[in-house]
Amino acid sequence: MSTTADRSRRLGAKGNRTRQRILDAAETVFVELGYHDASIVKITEAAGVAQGTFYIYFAGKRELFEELVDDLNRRVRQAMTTASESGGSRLAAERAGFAAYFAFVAEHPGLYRIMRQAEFVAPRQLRQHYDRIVSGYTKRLRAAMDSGEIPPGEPELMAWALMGLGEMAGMRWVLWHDNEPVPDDVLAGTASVVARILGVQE
Amino acid sequence: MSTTADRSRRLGAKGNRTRQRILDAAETVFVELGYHDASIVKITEAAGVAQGTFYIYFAGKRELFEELVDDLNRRVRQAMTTASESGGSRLAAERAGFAAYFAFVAEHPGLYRIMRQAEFVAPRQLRQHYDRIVSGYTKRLRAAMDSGEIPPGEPELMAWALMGLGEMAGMRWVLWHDNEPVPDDVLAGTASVVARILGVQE
Amino acid sequence: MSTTADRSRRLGAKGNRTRQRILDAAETVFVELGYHDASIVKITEAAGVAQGTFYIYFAGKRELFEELVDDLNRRVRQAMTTASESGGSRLAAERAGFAAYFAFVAEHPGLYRIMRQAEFVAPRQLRQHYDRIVSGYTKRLRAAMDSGEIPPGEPELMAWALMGLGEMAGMRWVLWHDNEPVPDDVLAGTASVVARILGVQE
Amino acid sequence: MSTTADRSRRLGAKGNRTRQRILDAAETVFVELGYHDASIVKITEAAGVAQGTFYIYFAGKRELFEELVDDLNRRVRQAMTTASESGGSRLAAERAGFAAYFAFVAEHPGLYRIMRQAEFVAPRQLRQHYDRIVSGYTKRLRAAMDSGEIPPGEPELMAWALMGLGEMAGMRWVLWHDNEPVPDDVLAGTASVVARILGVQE
DNA sequence: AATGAATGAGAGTTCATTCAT
DNA sequence: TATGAATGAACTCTCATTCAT
Repeated sequence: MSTTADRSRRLGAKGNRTRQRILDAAETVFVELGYHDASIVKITEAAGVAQGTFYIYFAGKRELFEELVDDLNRRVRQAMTTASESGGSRLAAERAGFAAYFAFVAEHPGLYRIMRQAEFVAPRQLRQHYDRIVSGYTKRLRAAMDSGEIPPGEPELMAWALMGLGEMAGMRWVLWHDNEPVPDDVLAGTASVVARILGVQE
Repeated sequence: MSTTADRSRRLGAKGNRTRQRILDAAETVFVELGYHDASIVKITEAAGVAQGTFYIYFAGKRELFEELVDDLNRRVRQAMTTASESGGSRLAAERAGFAAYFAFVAEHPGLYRIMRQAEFVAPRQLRQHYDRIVSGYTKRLRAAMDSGEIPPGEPELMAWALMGLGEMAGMRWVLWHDNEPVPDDVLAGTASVVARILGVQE
Repeated sequence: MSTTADRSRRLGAKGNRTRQRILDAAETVFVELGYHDASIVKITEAAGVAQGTFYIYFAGKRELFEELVDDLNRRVRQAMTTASESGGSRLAAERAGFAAYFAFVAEHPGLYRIMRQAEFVAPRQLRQHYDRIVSGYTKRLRAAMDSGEIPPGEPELMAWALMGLGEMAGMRWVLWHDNEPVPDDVLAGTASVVARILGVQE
Repeated sequence: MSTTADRSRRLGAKGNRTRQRILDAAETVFVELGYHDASIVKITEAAGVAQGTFYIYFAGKRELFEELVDDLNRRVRQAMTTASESGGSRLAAERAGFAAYFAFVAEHPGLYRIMRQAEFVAPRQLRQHYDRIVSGYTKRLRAAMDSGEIPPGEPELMAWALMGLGEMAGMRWVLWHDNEPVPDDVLAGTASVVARILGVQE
């Protein structure tokens, strides 16, 4: 009963490659079929390795899933931070962050599907996912209030409102539309609502 | 391969009672364990009937789940409509609706858990759930714009923003807090963000 | 645990009608689905009665099936006897019997299907079915030999050969051809083989 | 949902041995109990493997059965061909074939029982079974007619008559007699009827 | 004479995981 | 490092049958 971390120590180059192959295959299969219908057989088949090989690199199905959730969280936050750090006003930055978020969702539509599964399968990781994104939002909003760039308000609730808007709009216009990018007018509408939540004029 | 509807026709009083017992037990078990870990055995045990009895009333596990999702949707919309029809300004009404929504979530915290499961298990019902709530919002927002009660805006995006705020705040303050009612200051904060989304002063 | 016979005593007119309705429905369902896929639910549904009603008239599924096999045997033998008693030479009579047999099979194609099922479900009845038909054949063949109408031979084996020819031709040209009547040239060919088995010139 | 063929590719020596063990056990159990009463539990118990092991090698119960039917067909045809190719007249060859057929049935009495089940379970395979044997007969009969060895006739119907005789005699004297070999006088009688069907003097 | 409700054993099948090689 | 083979518990669902009304 060793952990996934144990098993990943001291991997040679070949081992690392195999590990990554499994990880990639798993993302594909989880996204397509959901956590429960994604069997180890299917994942290892997709990765082109034997079933036994899986357990050399991962402690189990759940642990693999948890790692995947954490990965996604890291990637989405990086995309958003990069975009919103490009300078400009708080509003411009937040809008850029939103656009990056939508772009990320459009490119990795599985994000939602995977996150929704996490409710029961990896609740700790799910909570962390939201917590991290929201606390990033909150920190930036609070700073903008302090600097007078946006009017005072409830930064945490505003942050959750932004999070919720992203989730819903992503679901509505990306997931429900065969993963096409969000149309421009919706993007504009979203920007307008973001402005209202921030309490600034467009 | 008869449908659930087929099986529910011509039920006597006793049959209807049994059906309801199963339905209630199923809600409890689904909420606690999630769709996949909720087995028919556990559900029928909780209902106090034999396994075979289940299939007298339902076509299968999935169908039962779908019915449950539809049920929840009906109940939550009724709670919201009742609350927001109590008169007053659009903002007051919408706030009342939100309060009702939170109250409902606090009383039936399983709502979220069940809905999140639906992404893979009953996607049609899930979509309908959001669609119906959002189209209610949208209609009311549009009417309020027409009457000049709230400034013009993108009613549909505003509706999704409200939906997202409800989802996130419900998750954050109800689900993550052992289903306690939402604290007053959060309720106030929410109301403030709702006002901003509607574009009105508090 | 009373027998089917017990249950059929002292039936009123209404009861007899219900019994017959079930019997007819059962034949249809057995023929279509085979013994095992024909459930009591389907049979009673087809008969338009409740499940419980079935057990007023029959001791069980197997017993019902056995009765059906016996029924079929009675009917097919009656059809053959009637046809072959119409006078003429032994060959003419036997040919008439064959024609009657084919006609019966074409009209009741389920005969085969049901009989094949009987191998495991009602072996005694199946054996009786063949025994009775063959012993009829044998008796008539022996009489024809004694009277010098056909040359001497092994009556019992000839009888089984006739039986086998009927079975195979029925399967090949009736069952495998959507229950169309046997085409004339096949009928002629059969008659020719029958003549050979009997040892007479055509 | 992979096929049996899929699962049998790339089997090592050990795997092939296990597969054969299951196949053998299945034949025994099917023959004894019939298709429906032969459960996977009983088959795997008889084979001495776990239930899950079954599905490593076979796509399902039906597929296993179909393979068994095809196997039997192959074996019986090989036995017949070998025997009837030993030279001599057409009649002598056909008699040898019959003897081989009876011997095979006596040695593998399950043949019948399994074939009869196939009517509903694997109709395609059943039809192929008969078709192949009969078309072998037909071809040989036609050749014998062309060479003048046997008088002209309807080769296909004669073939079905031979098939039917084999089936019935096999059932009557092998199956109904605890699988004893066919007694000599019956064998002689059969040979006599075969001669008649072929249209030759004994 | 008839019914609707209930039963529970047993069916076929899947799957995460282990292990000898 | 990788594999193929094996496991067995758990799953959803079916069905002949019984029984109170």
